[in-house]
Amino acid sequence: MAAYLDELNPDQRQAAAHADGPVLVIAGAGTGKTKTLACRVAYLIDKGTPPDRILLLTFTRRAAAEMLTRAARSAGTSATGKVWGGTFHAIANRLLRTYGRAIGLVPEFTVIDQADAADLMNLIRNDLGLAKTNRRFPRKSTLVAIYSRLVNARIKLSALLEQHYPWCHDERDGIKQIIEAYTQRKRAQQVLDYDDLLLYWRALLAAPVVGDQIADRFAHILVDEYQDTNIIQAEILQQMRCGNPNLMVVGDDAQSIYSFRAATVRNILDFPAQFPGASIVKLQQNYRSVQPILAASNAVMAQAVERYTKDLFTQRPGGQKPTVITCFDEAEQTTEVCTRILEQREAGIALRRQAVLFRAGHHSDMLEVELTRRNIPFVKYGGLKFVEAAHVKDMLALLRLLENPRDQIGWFRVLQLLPGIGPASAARFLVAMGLRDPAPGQDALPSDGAVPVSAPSAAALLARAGDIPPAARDPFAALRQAVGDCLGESGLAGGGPQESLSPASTIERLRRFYDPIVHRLYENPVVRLRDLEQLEQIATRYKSRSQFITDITLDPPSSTQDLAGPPLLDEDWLTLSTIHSAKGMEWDAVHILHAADGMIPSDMATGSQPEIDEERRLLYVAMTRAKDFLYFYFPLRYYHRSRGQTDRHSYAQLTRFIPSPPSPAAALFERQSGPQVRADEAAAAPDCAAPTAAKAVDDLLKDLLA
DNA sequence: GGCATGTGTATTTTT
DNA sequence: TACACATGCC
Repeated sequence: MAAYLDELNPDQRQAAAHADGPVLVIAGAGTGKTKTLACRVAYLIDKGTPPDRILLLTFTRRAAAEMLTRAARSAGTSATGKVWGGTFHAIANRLLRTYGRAIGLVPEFTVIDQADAADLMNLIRNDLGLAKTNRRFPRKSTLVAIYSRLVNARIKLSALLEQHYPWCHDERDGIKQIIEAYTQRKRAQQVLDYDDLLLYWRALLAAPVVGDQIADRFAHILVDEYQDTNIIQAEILQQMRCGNPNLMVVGDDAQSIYSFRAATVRNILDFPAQFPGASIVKLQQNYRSVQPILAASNAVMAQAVERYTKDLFTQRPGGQKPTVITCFDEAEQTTEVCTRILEQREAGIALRRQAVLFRAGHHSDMLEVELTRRNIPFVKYGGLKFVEAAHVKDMLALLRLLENPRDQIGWFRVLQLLPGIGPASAARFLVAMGLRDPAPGQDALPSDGAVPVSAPSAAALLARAGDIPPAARDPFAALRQAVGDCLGESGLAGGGPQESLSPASTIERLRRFYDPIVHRLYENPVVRLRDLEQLEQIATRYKSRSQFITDITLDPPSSTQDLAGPPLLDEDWLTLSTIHSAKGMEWDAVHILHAADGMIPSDMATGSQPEIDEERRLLYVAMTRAKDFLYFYFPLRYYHRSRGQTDRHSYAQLTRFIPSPPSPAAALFERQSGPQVRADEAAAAPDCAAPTAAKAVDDLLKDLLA
């Protein structure tokens, strides 16, 4: 037997060395799932499966990279580099670039993110005149959310609105119209949103010849985090394995935390029914956490209304109970967490082996300020992202246009950067460039599914844009020049195309064009320009412009660290992360902020029992990241933001998921208070007051009854 | 039609 | 707080 299989426990080995056929691996938190999957890949290659016939679908690119690195180490080969690894979306992109023509996609299609999708929705809403008439019409981001859930959950619009967006139900017709136009326009523009990547992959599989070709391409399919996949993804897997039974899915129903993305735990529960003949392997030995942490985590899950059976056990002896620290307010929470982090570092746990986790991106705002003040280095995952900043979006829109000149969302954004050009002029230009019919809402390119013929380049299109407002003339010329330079078309028309610039040089060239615009339009231009230098830095790793744009859209830099590049080896830094982004990670010490009702569970998610259960699983995920030490911080007071410096505040309750004293499970948690809370308690009415009062009442009664 | 200014508001999680 | 939307001036 191969040496790496010896390092696995019997269950893990059974999974890694499974023969053919479908397998469901139920892998509880910390049960060595990554290791098992990595060994599985190594095993398959050892047994003669060509690496490029293995498909490894993961939740993030980081997860795929880690597994393949580990597989390479186990198998002692670098051939794992040829394994197709990545997210569903990234793999869809890769397949569609190659085979997309079969279903009407040109290979230069561009991928838009949620914000771009929202902008397109907005354009359509205006074109259809739906923005004006109704005051309560859903916002653009809501429209995107509705559309996304509609296709990912495969649920009828009416039912969807009733269930999740009851206040939008009256606008059903308008929403329907917008979604139809949205679909049509994307197709005419050869633009795909995130959901389209999945929809088109599915469509590709249903296409006559190509479908079988793709399904036959892979001998083994492995899927990680299966509890967080949705119906479309399950359908894709069904079709991917026609004639090929070798599918392994790995997941944990107790860690399902993406229902807002239409993920459904049914996928994992129904797997045996959907894939007849499936074997089931359960990994239940936890190698991560000490017993008290595991016991507390299990207790949190035990209260779930709907729960699934699993018995996690650990052989890690000793360890201390998780500690709940009651704080006076958020400020005290901040100092308390800093204190404990530094204490732990003194005790030998480097910052790198500690993490601070929270429900929402902004929950760490105050902490970030304090860490900066104290010179404690950190990186933050999740929350607001680099690519959501206006200036980065501007630059990416420019890049997309070079790639796909039909992209109207890009044009609409870029044209309005020029002085004197607003929405109306931009729309006029689109007509002049032949991208859009004069009648509002109609795109000029075919939308019937036929593969469009090649479109003129962005530079050629700019040459067609009729009359230009005087104020915009020079900037417009500058844009033309910049675009021409990037495409290698700046020579006079008719001259053969020269080399187009590399991704990094392209950004460098566009930055020169963009520099005055940033100064004119935005605050702190210097900071923003520095961001674009960072973007250029990232681009140096790429040879292909298309690859760069797609990567940055599908896998945006999610932390400050990603932007700064690999840190120096001897550097030590703390991790801050949303709980969602902490999936699959582990640290020696974990600090959970805002363990208060209203934060976890979020006030936005207490409407129904399933929502509350998901919040509970979220807390469970956070807790099970910890190996040795786990701390909850619970601020008693939350101040309301209002004008003036009022100190109006309300009192919070400890999160309902942590058991309180009447329950025996409360004993699984240690309780402490911050200094201000202790001072308060000491200053409060002394304990003798109650007996004294009682005595007075008793005396009175005694007197009356006498 | 563009743009600056003012007012109101809603506020999670991510590919 | 930051963003979306309304208003009023050039």
